Amino acid sequence: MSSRDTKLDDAARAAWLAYIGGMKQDEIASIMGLSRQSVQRLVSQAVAGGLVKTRIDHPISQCMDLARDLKARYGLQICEVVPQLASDAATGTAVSHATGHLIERWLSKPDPLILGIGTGRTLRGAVDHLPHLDCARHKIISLTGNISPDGSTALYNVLFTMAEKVTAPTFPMPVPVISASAGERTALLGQKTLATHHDLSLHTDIRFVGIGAIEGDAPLVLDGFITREDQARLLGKGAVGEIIGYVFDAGGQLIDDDINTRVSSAPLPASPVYPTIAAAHGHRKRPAIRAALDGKLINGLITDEATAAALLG
Amino acid sequence: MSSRDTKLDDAARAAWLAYIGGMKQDEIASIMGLSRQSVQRLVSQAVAGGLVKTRIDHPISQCMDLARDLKARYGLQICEVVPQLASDAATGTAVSHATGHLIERWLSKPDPLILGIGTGRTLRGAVDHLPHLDCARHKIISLTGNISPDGSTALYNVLFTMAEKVTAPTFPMPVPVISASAGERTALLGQKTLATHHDLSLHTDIRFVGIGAIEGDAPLVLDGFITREDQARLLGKGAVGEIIGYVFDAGGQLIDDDINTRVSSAPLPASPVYPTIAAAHGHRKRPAIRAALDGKLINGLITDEATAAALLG
DNA sequence: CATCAGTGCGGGCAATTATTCATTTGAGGA
DNA sequence: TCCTCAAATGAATAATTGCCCGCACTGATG
Repeated sequence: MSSRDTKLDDAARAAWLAYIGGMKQDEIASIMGLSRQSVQRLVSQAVAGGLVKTRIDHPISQCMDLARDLKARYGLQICEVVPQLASDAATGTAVSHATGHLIERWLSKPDPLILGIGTGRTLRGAVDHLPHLDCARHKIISLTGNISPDGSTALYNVLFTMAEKVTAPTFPMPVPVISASAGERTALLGQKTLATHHDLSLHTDIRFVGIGAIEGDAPLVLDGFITREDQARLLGKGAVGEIIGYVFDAGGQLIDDDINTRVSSAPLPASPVYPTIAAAHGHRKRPAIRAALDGKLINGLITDEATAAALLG
Repeated sequence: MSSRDTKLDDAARAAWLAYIGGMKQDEIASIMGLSRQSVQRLVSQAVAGGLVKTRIDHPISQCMDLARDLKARYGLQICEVVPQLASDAATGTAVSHATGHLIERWLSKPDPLILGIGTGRTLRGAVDHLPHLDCARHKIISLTGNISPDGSTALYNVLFTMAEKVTAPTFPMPVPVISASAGERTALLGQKTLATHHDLSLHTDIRFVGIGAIEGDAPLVLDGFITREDQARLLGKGAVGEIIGYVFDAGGQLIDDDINTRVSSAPLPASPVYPTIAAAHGHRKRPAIRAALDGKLINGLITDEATAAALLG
């Protein structure tokens, strides 16, 4: 029986008394005939030696494991994983809920912020969960245009919904989500009334965006921003996803296509310094999310358990 | 999603961050957007709700579980269970080791003690593990006679071995372990020189004893204290074990037999107030140990894992 | 509309645990 | 035998956690 063994035995014994027995180090010391300090050392050695295994017996636990791993794998600043619920819809609600919470937390900060907000059903749901807040110190800007091709207000532009909840100066982009041509886009964005918006968009402190798939019933198609022909062409060029209208391939690189020159959204830099948080879930969006992560278009993610697991797998 | 659910979720989340993430409550508070106190409450709720499971990944852990259960089951003051080792002999050594440690701990106490010591191979091994100690303040008395039937010193009387290690007044019983008759026993114990011993034996602060089986190669037979005929008779009366020579049945009651009136040992009361600690292990001794526990002849036990498990099973 | 029990919150303090540091101890080597 | 060095020890101190208490808010009730 080597001395190291007896040492480990004692460490395990002390740890048992401390964690399982729920005793104070003083008590353990008197039982084991040691000083309190020695007991402290033993317990800490047991912990350091990996003898003490703790786990949290709750579904959340696995989510947090996934979040931690995603953070490490993709160098994320922020990551939240919500538990898988019965239905896909319920899970989506949970993602929205979590996103709402996170937005609320940022809006609750005392220092003035410029918050950029994208589009999408998930974000819209998130904003629905917001309470009414007085945030006059912050500025909230839309990262996308808010005009549909038919001239109506874009359905899933979230800024207006947000303005109903949050008392803060808001800055929409009164231009088409996707202009008819690159030239028109340039002209529209040159409007004087958009100068402030442009300045603010370059200095966002935090951005919340959605991620859209390109294949199938892509939001861009459903909402009439691009045609099925556009979609087919983009898919042919390897497009897998889009964020605030910018279409990217599986590597997270923007596709070289007409669409990306006509999008009126704020610039979408890779590896932004400020948090750019995507809220997205669902089987169909996985390639898009993975691409956005790989291309470092986002550095924060709120998603569901299954998606998180898939992204790590 | 009920409020209790979100509460538990948050509790689990906080507990995860605290235990798995290894974060301080302050950090968790800032991450979750709560006060430190709230985090403390959440963590404590998670613990109270049984969400936090801790285990010690070391063989000792199971031993301590068994010791705890034995204590509860038999109302023991002291219980120690040592891990099962490769061989039975090694396990015996471990039991002796543990017993030695415990004796040492008692001898290290500053207040004067009267320590009673029994016999047996296990105890002998325990004393072998003792370091040299200066214990002039204590008194150590033998609980059994030290004379073999052939007039020699009884082999496994532990007192003399102990005296070599420990500087303390020792009080042997210079009488046969088992006298020829009840009358002889009375006469011998009436010797004036034994008066001090007798007084001390009534006021022991702590006793260490062995437990012997009666069937098979019982120590009493091996050492020549009783004959095979005695053994057969005792077995016929339901004897299962002995402590310092007193023979008892499966219920821990002393057998009504000649032998128990001829034993010169100190009295062996049931339910003693002072700790009476038995060191015993091995498959063959189990019925004896169980009986001693049931009859409350002992209130402390040092044994091995397998024996402990069997006693609980 | 006032009242009131119930609940949760955060401040402040007490208890507990972790860390640092000077000193001692003990093993091994000259 | 003495010396050296590393490990271990316990006192002092810092950091962290746990707990009590008053206060504010909420929702039910008269």
